Amino acid sequence: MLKNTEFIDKLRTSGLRPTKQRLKICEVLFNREKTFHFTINDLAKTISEKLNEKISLATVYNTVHAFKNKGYLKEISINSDKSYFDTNTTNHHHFFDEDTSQLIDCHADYIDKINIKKNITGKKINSVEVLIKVASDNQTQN
Amino acid sequence: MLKNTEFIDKLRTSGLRPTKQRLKICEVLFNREKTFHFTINDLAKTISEKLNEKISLATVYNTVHAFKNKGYLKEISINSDKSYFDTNTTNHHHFFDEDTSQLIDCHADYIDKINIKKNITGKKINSVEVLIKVASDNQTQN
DNA sequence: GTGTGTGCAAAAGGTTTGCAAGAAA
DNA sequence: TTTCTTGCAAACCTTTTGCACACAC
Repeated sequence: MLKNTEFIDKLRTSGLRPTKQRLKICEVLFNREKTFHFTINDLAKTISEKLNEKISLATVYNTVHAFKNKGYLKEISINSDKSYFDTNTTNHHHFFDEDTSQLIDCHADYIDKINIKKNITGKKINSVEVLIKVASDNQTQN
Repeated sequence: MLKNTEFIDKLRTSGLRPTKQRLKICEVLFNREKTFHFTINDLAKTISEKLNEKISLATVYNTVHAFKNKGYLKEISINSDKSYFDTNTTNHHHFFDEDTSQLIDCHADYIDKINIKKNITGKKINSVEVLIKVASDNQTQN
């Protein structure tokens, strides 16, 4: 359970003013044990439901992007009409459950290390993301 | 160089009527040597520029989705405001050049086979997609 | 002719932007 | 008081939808 003062420090250190809204968002995002995969809409809904408080959508977008730029959130590459974010910023991969549209972390022991043997000349690899799409066993693939 | 009659057969076989528009789109998509990575907008632009012809956006969307459902196109998982499609429907992966927003096929010999050691219980794996984000060597990562 | 496909315009859904008012430094 | 942040509404962009007309069979 992180304290408010820790969030304040964290924000200040990154050059972000610790406003009431940002602290609320920190609370929702980082005060949990398990990784949180979310869309902006999920987040806004959680804020209004769990904290019984409303933060303007524009502010939620601003904050999520600020957090992403500071490296506190990761955006997940998935083809979808919405953007998905992840509070787990370490190098890891994902399952995507096509039945429920849910993302699930892929633990290191679920997948062999990805080895890129050759890269594009003159470029450096910034990230390697693996997305494993799964669906119910007894269901035809679309 | 595929002939028009081949496209007509292909479409008929899949239960799609070979209309003028669909044949034009086939021509743009499949009459090329190299894989084509595109967004709907790219495709519509190519049609109007290369063929000097206009096909309604709705029709382009319809056709691309029909082709995808028939397995002639693959949708690529990439976080973007737009959807990317690929004329290469074989199992392969991608580099994404963050400098130019371009997708590049990752040939089999560039990457070791991905081995998923454990899967989610009760689900079957539909696909495994790897996206390698690269950027200029002499540039700070965002 | 019947059913399918096309094209237009409107609608929908997620995201961004401009700007005035408010809060932090 | 200066600068950053918020919130609202409007704008924007991609994608979908409804419907009348046209085309394939």
